[in-house]
Amino acid sequence: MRSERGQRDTPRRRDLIEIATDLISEIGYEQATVRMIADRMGIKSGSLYSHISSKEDVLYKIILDVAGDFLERADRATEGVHDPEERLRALCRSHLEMIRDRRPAVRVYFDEWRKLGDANQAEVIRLRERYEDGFRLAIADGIETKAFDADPQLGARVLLSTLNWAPSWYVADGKLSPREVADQLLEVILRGLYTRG
Amino acid sequence: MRSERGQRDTPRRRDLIEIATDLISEIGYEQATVRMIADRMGIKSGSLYSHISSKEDVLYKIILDVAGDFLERADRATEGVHDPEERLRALCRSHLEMIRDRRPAVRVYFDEWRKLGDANQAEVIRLRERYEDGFRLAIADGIETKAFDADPQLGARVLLSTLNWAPSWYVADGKLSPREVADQLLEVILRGLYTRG
DNA sequence: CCTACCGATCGGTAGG
DNA sequence: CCTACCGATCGGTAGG
Repeated sequence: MRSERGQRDTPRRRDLIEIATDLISEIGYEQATVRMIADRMGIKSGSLYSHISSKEDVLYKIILDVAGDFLERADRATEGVHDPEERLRALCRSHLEMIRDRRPAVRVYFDEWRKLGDANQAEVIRLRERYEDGFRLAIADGIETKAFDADPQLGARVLLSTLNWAPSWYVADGKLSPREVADQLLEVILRGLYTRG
Repeated sequence: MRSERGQRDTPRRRDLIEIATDLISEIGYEQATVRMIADRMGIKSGSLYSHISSKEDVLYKIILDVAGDFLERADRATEGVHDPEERLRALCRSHLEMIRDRRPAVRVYFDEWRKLGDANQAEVIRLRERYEDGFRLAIADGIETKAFDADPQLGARVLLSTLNWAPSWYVADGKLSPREVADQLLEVILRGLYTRG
């Protein structure tokens, strides 16, 4: 039993999280050992534990933070936007902006959330459900007030699948902005949701 | 250096692969130890190595087999089908049938292919590219001969993302057959690809 | 933040 | 297919 500072948010702890995020996104959670993280920080592995309480705590912190950021940005992007189609557009843009801005953390989130313990995993799932509900609600809304015609579950499934898979195909290389990609994507998907003719 | 039978296809080796597939799909590749696999076979861990040459060989065998099955089934399903829309329909059905018939192996394929060594990984990527090209070609074909209007890359991206994400949402619970789900999915996506009106 | 270490467990091998 | 091990490495701790 040592100092309990492992839980507080210090600059050095933030360094650690950032370094761990990059490393885990590169080689995976199990392959990323505490010794490698310590090496990149220029300290010994035992010294890590004055900043963290366990390896899983690092993973949890990374994932919780990025899942929360997805939600916050989505809330901010849709604030005051009431048209369902415009809400979807804002949500898609925000999602792609997250991938552009925080790619390594987003990869860790999508690739490694299953490795969390049951309790932590449940909390992460809760956050993801809340996030995805924003999309589902906008689509359901569009079916009521606009000319959307598809099964709302099906439409949400197509859109969310494409976005969840986006880290595999969206490279923010400067050629296409999140805005442009989101608009192109929605052009196809929304057209599919509208009643024909 | 012992017997080289580890590479041949014996009934006992098939047992091993099947048991490993289930275990890895349940808890992940690193968490699935050779001792657990041996336990489920009712033998000691050292004895595994008369059937296999390494743990990665097991993973490679699983993934190569399922990736090949995706391709074979796709070829069979589209044999003699020339209409692009019908080809897409056949490909989607075939894909969902794979998930229904071989869910654990499919999960291992999608979740764990990154853990293969570079050479094995390259071979798997080659197979996946060939598989996805079938979809891309059908969509490009549809743009030439039918009324598809979208960017072919974008259309393929939406369709393939939805299918690649399908292990997360498609539960073959008997309520909806692969055929029905594929048709519903394509109704939305194809409508999105057609020129409006 | 370091030294020095722990118990556990890993994939894999030798020799039968 | 088993016994009996191996060297390596893991996450984590005690005590300073």
